[in-house]
Formats: sequence, C-alpha cells, structure tokens
Amino acid sequence: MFQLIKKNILQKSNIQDHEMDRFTKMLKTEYLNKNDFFVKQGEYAKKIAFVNKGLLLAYTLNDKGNRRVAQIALDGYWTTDLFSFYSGKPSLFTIQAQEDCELFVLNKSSFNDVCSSILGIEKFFRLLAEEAYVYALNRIVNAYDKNALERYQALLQEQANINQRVKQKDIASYLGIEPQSLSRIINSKL
Amino acid sequence: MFQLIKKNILQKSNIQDHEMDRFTKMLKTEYLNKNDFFVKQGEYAKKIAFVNKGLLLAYTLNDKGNRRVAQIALDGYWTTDLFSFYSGKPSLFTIQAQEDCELFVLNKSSFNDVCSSILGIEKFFRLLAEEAYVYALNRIVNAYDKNALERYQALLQEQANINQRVKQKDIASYLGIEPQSLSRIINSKL
DNA sequence: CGTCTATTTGAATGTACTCAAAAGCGGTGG
DNA sequence: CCACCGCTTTTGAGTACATTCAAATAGACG
Repeated sequence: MFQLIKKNILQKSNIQDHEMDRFTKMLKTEYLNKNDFFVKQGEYAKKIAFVNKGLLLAYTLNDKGNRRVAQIALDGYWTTDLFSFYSGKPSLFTIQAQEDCELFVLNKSSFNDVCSSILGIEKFFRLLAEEAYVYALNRIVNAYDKNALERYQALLQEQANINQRVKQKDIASYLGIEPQSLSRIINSKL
Repeated sequence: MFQLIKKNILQKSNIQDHEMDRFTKMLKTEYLNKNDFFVKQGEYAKKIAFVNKGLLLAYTLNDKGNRRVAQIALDGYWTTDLFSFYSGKPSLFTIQAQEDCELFVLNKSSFNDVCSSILGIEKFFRLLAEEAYVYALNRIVNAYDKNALERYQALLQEQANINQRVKQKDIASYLGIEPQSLSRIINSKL
C-alpha cells in the first residue's frame, strides 16, 4: 500500500523502519473523483497530500478569468497550497483532481507532529522544498529565455507521457501560452 | 554582530539561546569585494551564505551569452546555488557581489551538522525553502500573466529602493525583459 | 580627462495574443 | 444506438508587446 511514498521518502532521507511505520500510521487515505477539489482559491489549505494515484492541477484565475496552471501533480508528487498551508492565509491556488485520485493526507497538526517527532521527516520535507525551489527557479529562467516550442519540448523530455494525461489547453497554460498557440506549435513542427 | 541573522531565524523557528550560540559559533565571516564571485556557473557550490551586508546577484548565461538574473540577494537574504550545494553537481548559476559584502557562511558539512544537531535549525531551513518556493511559484505565474510594466511595479512595491542599489539592466534581466524595454517603460510612464 | 559601460531613443521585426469560427471529440439522454 | 450538446482543438487574419539592430547620450571609474 505505501510502497510509492516510502520509496519517495527514502530517496531523500534515511528513515528507520519503525519510524516509517509511525509515519505511515499518521496518513489518512482520501479518494477524490475527477473534478473534485482538494482546495479552492481563497479558502484554507488545511492538508498536504501525497498523490499515490491520479493527477491534480494547481491553478489560479488571472485577471481575465482564465486558469493559469502553476503545478501538475502526478503519482508520486506532493501537493497543497503551500502558502496557505503554512501561513494560515487564504489559498492562492485551486487544486483540482483531473482523474480519480488516491491521496495520502496529513493535516496541519499531524504534519507538524511528524516533522518534529520523527527523525528524518523534517529533513525529508526540507529537501523536498529545496528541490521544488530549484525546479521553480529554473522554470522562471526558462520562461524568460526559452520560447514556447522550447518549453514544450523540455516538458515532454521530462514527462514524456504528460500529453496523454493532461489536456492540451492545460499544458499550454502550464507553459504560459494560449491553447491556440500550443496547437499551432504542435501542428507546425512537421 | 549577529542581530540580523538571529532575527531572521527567530522569525521562523523558536531556537533556545544556547542553541543559537552554538549555531552562530559555526558561522564563518567572509568579505567579498564588489564584483567578486561567491560561486561560478559550472563550478561547485560548497557553501551557503547569509548576507549580513551587501548585495549579490545570481545569474546564468543564456544561449545568446547574456545574463539572466534569477535572484537578487540583499541584506538579510540567504544565497547559494542550491542545486549544486545539495546535489554536488556543477552550479547552474553564478553568484557575484554587486557591492562589498559581509557574509556569514556555512560549508556543507557545517550545514549538515547544524541541521541535524540543533533543534529548530533544520525546521528553519525547511520553512526558508518553502517560503522561497512559494515566492518562486508566484514569480512564474506573474511572468506569464503580467506584462513588463506590471512586473516592474510589483517589484518596486516589494523592494522600494531596489532601483537605487541594482543597475537598471540587472533589474530588467530579473524581470525577464531587455534593458531597452525597461528604459522605455520607465520613461514613458509620465 | 578618457575610456568603458549603462541608459536612452528610433525604426523595423517577430513571437505569441486576440478575435473569430470551424472541426473534432466525448459524454449524456432520448 | 444515435443525436445532440458542450468542451477541446484547429485554423485564419489582424494586432500588440517586447525584441532586435543601431546609434546617440549619459554616467561611472580609473
């Protein structure tokens, strides 16, 4: 049941078996149906989720009322509105299931508990956040220095099968372009 | 001597006085002259620095050989090439002093030591990374949904005096535009 | 003072956007 | 089971914001 999350954690931090067991006992399994919300923009993110199976998108509504996809969370990813989760302020993003999902969830107090009481878990989440930051910083640089085609190709390189699971318009949004533009890019490459 | 860094840490994590003393004893003070390098792209980031005084820029060279400024580190900021520091691989960014700097520095083993041995320091760095990630994610969304003028205004809002310390061309680079464009933006607002 | 770099200004260009509409696809109900 | 409806993707034409190339001016540093 917990193979994926255990593997995920052990990649970054050495956790003893008995500590890992204590950790997994704190997890609550939650199921979301396609289009269900994990958190809505403006509400409060009280939980953090490991995606054991499924797919969620984190997006904001921009000035024109369109989605801007900030994050694509596939199996093996952690997701929440981190700003809200950790500041207690309203969420900046809506996080919505794009497929039926199986999540392992920690609420805020469980999260704080496991961080402070289980040796190695706080370190795991530090490394997770650092890695996410490194990745985000590179997205910023690419947003400015790469054109839409290059960004699309780079994404396919990382996540070869993403266009089989994520709608083209959502990939476009994630890449910072309009769906029409991505369509043109894809159909003019020949 | 350590007021600024103590304040910085206590904002995120409760650290006992004696632990804080142990922590500050691990710090090495380093001075950089203007234009000195903290780390160069392609080399190895072996240290992480708290900027007690001064200003550094982190940038990469893009395909055309131009700087792309990814990060502006003023007094009170932490900086390093986090990717290199934590993976041991070559740096993606060059970090260079733009003013004479006073830094408090930890090498990798000191950093790992203080994280694992001082209660609250690992938590501090987790929260620091999480906050940086949240900030970066918002920069991505703004890169895509705001135009150059809006991004410039938002930056001035956050860091009102940044244009007195950072060259216009470096601000332009940080905002993802060419120096000519920022010049036009500034001089056509009237 | 002279040189090098930064900033400003001009004109032409290009990438992606906007508005618009057609075609394709998928789910739902008659 | 097929017809319909809504949403996604494609395609076209005109537009806009920022870029590129170019050159002049201003400013900083030795």
